[in-house]
Amino acid sequence: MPRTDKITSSTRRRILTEAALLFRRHGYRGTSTRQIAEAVGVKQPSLFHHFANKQSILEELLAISLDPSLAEAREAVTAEGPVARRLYDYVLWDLTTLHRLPFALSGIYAHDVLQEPALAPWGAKLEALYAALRDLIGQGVRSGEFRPVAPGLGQAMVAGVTLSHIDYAAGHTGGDPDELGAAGAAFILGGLMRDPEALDRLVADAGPRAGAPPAGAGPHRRAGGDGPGGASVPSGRARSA
Amino acid sequence: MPRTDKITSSTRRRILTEAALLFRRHGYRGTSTRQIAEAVGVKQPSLFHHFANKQSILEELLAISLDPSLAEAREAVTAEGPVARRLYDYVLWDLTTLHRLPFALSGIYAHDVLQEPALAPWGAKLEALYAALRDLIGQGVRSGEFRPVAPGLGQAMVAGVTLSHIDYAAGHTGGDPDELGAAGAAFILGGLMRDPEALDRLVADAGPRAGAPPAGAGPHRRAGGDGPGGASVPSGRARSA
DNA sequence: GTCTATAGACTGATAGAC
DNA sequence: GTCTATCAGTCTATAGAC
Repeated sequence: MPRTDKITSSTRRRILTEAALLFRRHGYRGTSTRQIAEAVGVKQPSLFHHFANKQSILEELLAISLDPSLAEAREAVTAEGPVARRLYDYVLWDLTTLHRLPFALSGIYAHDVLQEPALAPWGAKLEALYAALRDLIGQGVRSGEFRPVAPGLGQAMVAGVTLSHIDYAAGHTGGDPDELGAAGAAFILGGLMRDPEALDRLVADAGPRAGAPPAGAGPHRRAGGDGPGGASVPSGRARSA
Repeated sequence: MPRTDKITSSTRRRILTEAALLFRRHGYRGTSTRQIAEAVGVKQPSLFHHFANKQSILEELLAISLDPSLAEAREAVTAEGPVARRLYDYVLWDLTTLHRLPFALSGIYAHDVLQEPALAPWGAKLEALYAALRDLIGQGVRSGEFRPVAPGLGQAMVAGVTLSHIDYAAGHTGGDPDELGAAGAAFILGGLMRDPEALDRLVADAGPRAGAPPAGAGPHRRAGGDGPGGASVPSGRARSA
């Protein structure tokens, strides 16, 4: 079954793009269907030929971004290896992927929107993603890799950083997804991990950065030598397991 | 001129409390004045005896939380000492203070709400707070205390963690403000700092603020990156654009 | 200080011509 | 697939009695 119908209509695609931008700027509830229609260049009732209702626009944007993240997070919970490694890989993958999406998503993850009863299934999916993060953080605290922190608080902070990234991306086009993702992953793991040198090793193994031959498990931090600008990571990696 | 009128009426206070809770749950725009009135136990038009309009309720909540934070952040920018110390102290103070406030504030810092033209002055204040954070982060990157990161991205992540805290607090009453604040400050500085041992020292010295360091505490390098030179760490790897 | 009643504007969505 | 016209519901805020 071809699942390409979603993108057949160019108008449909434009609705998604413009709606995402408006949701970011004015919020989901603060954006009227008339505003969306005007941005697309049609009259308001024409929207309802492409989407059943306003909520369907939001739901399609949610499906694009949330479903893959949830699957990846769940995989990280049960995968093998140190939890710091698994969480780092997940966050790096998640942020890099989000930074590559062609939609401004920061308006659709507002806490209040996903709590609307009509969006309960999506709220449940986000809650499942958060539960996976709490699980990972709890693992790390128990194993001693992470500093002690309430898993719920750690999860909230990780989610906060993720949301800050999708908002930052929408306001700063042209950034390198790999670089942004690496910065976010380093921030989060640095915030959680007890041993910072172990973080350096995580980063070093994540992908060869230009001009910085890894000094192995060196005694001191590898004075990171990413050259000006260009440091790009081949996007092949990222998936654990 | 007594300025105590703000709290004289118990009803006025209850409006603030209930409105904050509803703003968190349904968002500012998703909360109707009828809902607020019902939560308070009066009819909708009675609200307008205590507040000129719905927006005034939001503005009073903003004033309570945003004004002090902005003042403190600006002070941190120009204060003396290592920037890691100043940022740590600011974040610790900010989070602890926010956790002590008797209002659920996470609904009023949604990006879209503060972008409303009618709230432009408050949007400008928040932007000024963010500018101070960018300044601090830039200082830390240049001095070598922080890992290289685009100041705008670092600021976004710090703000994201802060927002996650006020949301966490609203959902988990009874937590110790000092403990939560310390966890958040450690997370943020751990995410930013290059040398984790220096973070341990920050946390250990957290109590006395600016000027009364315990005498025998730090035999290690104490005056590291302070001063205009920023001579502490090799200053290579400037970040591109 | 709270109430009833209501104004005035905007909302999402539908009907039906082309 | 887009349009015009329009409905029915909801919103904030005001007027004025008590």
